[in-house]
Amino acid sequence: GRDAERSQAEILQAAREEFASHGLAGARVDRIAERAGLNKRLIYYYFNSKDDLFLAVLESVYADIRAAEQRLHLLDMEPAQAVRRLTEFTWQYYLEHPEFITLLNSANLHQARHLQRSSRVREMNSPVIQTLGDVLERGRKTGVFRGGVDPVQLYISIAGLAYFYLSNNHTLSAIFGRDLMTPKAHAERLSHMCDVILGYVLRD
Amino acid sequence: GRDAERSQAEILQAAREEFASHGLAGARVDRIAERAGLNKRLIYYYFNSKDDLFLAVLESVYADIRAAEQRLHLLDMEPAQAVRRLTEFTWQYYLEHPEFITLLNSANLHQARHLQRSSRVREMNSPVIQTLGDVLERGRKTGVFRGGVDPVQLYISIAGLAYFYLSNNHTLSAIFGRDLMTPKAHAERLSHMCDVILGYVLRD
DNA sequence: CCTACAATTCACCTTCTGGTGAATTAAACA
DNA sequence: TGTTTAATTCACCAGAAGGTGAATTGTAGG
Repeated sequence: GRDAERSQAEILQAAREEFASHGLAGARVDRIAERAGLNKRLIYYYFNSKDDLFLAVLESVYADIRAAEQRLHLLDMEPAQAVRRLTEFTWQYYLEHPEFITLLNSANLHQARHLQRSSRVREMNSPVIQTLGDVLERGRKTGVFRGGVDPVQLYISIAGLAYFYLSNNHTLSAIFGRDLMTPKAHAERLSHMCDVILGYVLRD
Repeated sequence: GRDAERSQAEILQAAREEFASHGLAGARVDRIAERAGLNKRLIYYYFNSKDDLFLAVLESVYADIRAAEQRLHLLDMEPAQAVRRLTEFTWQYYLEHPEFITLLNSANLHQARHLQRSSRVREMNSPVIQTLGDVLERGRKTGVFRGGVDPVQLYISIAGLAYFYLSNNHTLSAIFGRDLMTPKAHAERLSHMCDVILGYVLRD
């Protein structure tokens, strides 16, 4: 039967896949319609333009990761455990959601002009930073963490260690002649990341 | 006057800029010709196709960074100094060559299929890894570095800490409501990176 | 100076692509 | 059951975009 909400959700999902695998410019509206099993005209009916659709995809992707971050309950853990958990989570989330990476790359190629137009995303203003700040402060007070750690820097570092490895795995694998996507390689990477990050925050 | 080599170099340079700012799919061959101040037909005369031109750009960009890495002479330095130098260099190189970042993103969006076709790039098989391995080994022997550090992991981490910050600076700035591209922010980032990386290799 | 060939220009084609006006169909409601 | 309105389909367009055949022009060497 007919269902406006379902159709919109299906378009959004198809667009997410298409934009993720081809980028904004490489994505084809016809292909999105085909993937969604819906008429192309509906895309314009519901989302107005290719650019607006891209923005809608970015918003939904951000909403997803922010929701997942909330479910971590870092405030209920011991500081060191919380930082480790965030590192593991970030790694695993990027691993399980490769579309997140390519979509973010596309957004940045276009200098995030889509996001700037979006009040929704700016409001999602990462509560994870606030949380991480609390964790760091708690750790410092109990003496297990060093002081003076900027939660934004740390967050970017955790993300960067995972992101670069996964985003550039194709070129890296080609250049180092070493498959970075085996389960063993993944385990080694995560272990290395935890060493680096925890080594940093724990030091006094 | 007429000059085949100059024309090719100019096409390559124009293509580098165009691909860097719009990605592979977003780049326009007509625009590359215009930027180069040459007739479009020459692009096909010298480079055969848009895809082949993209590959040529990637090869030249890789050649550039590898050459710059060679000029570091890490083997002539004390281990800790060498790791710090590599970190600073990586940061500064990415900062001064933003096109390197977007081009690499494009290459990876296309799963590096261009690079796989290129024996030239595979042969450039990063001697920096070999060098970094030597540095780590030397540091371990003199007791300043911890053991068991994988040079590939470390290289990826150094690159990742710089790359993610710069590649995603637009989205990050939008979301954190904080300008990451001021000179002060840059200095803080580099300082943080050195803390993280040296803290890791120097430990116990 | 002329010739041969490389460098460059010109005009053009085909296909693709984002986008749209208008017709049509299903469902909710009176 | 008829009517209204939202959901969906259909046919189509204008411009863009990668690519090419053939003509032309500059220049190096004989």
